[in-house]
Amino acid sequence: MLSKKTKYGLKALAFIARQGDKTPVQIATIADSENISHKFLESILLTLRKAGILGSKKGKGGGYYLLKAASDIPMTDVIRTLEGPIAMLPCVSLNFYEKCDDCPDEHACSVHKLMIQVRDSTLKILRHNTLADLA
Amino acid sequence: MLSKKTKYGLKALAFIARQGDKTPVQIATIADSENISHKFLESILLTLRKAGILGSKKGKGGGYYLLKAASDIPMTDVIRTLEGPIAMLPCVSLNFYEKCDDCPDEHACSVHKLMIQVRDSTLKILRHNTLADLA
DNA sequence: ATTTATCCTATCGGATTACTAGGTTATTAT
DNA sequence: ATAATAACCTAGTAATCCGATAGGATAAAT
Repeated sequence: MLSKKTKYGLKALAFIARQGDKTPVQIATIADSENISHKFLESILLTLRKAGILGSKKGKGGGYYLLKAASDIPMTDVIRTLEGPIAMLPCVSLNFYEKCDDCPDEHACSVHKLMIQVRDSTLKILRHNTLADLA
Repeated sequence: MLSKKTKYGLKALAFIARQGDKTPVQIATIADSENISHKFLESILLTLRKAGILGSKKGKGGGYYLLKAASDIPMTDVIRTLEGPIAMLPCVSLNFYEKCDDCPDEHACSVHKLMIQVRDSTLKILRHNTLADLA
């Protein structure tokens, strides 16, 4: 299950991408349109900015804007930034790998094999879909 | 991410399925072989029994056994029992559907559409794979 | 009657989640 | 300059969930 943080982040990015031009969109505008708590959204957009997905501008007329074309931002990037691993188990995660305490031999683990299948099919979709598809 | 409960449950079921015959397997045997806390595993197997996946027998020579052929137990059943929804968002879950507070129109939501794709590809794999494949 | 092994309820510390508070800094308009 | 605007940043917090444990009750075999 995705956290609300991730879900809100995706909706906010889609909102920004839908504006098309590079004029900054304010937190308040997105929060109002998408029914997201202003303060919570603030922290989410900050995370996306620090991850290099969004740029920002302070002061009047400020806000957030995309740093790249929407079609160059795959869903994998966004979800990994906000949610962390895409895989169902740490031991099959490409970007957040962790060994299982209980597994002596990973390759002998049948659950491992199944979760690799799930991971690959999910990755296929999330890599193929970009922010442009979302917007 | 799957909880340890689900992961342990899957490993335990695979262990039981691997025995082949219908002789009950004890918690202690599984816990030792798979490096799972005895008490924690106990509560997991209880859940699987109450869900109609496992049967049990008390007293000496007792333990847990499969109620159906391993090839008749799809991964979807097990994961839904232990983990709950398979979908990444409640609003795209088939068995645990919940409406989003923030979404006025579900069909207009772009995140929704993406998550349906992910759900379907995951379901395809988890429906096709049975406990027999895991074991 | 004793041993074995599941059944069941309750609890618990720690981590995570979804927010909220409140002040700081940078930019623009007057 | 000064005031207004809007992002920046750190901290905290209530509620929930997770992983695990405790300890007795029940049922079956010896």
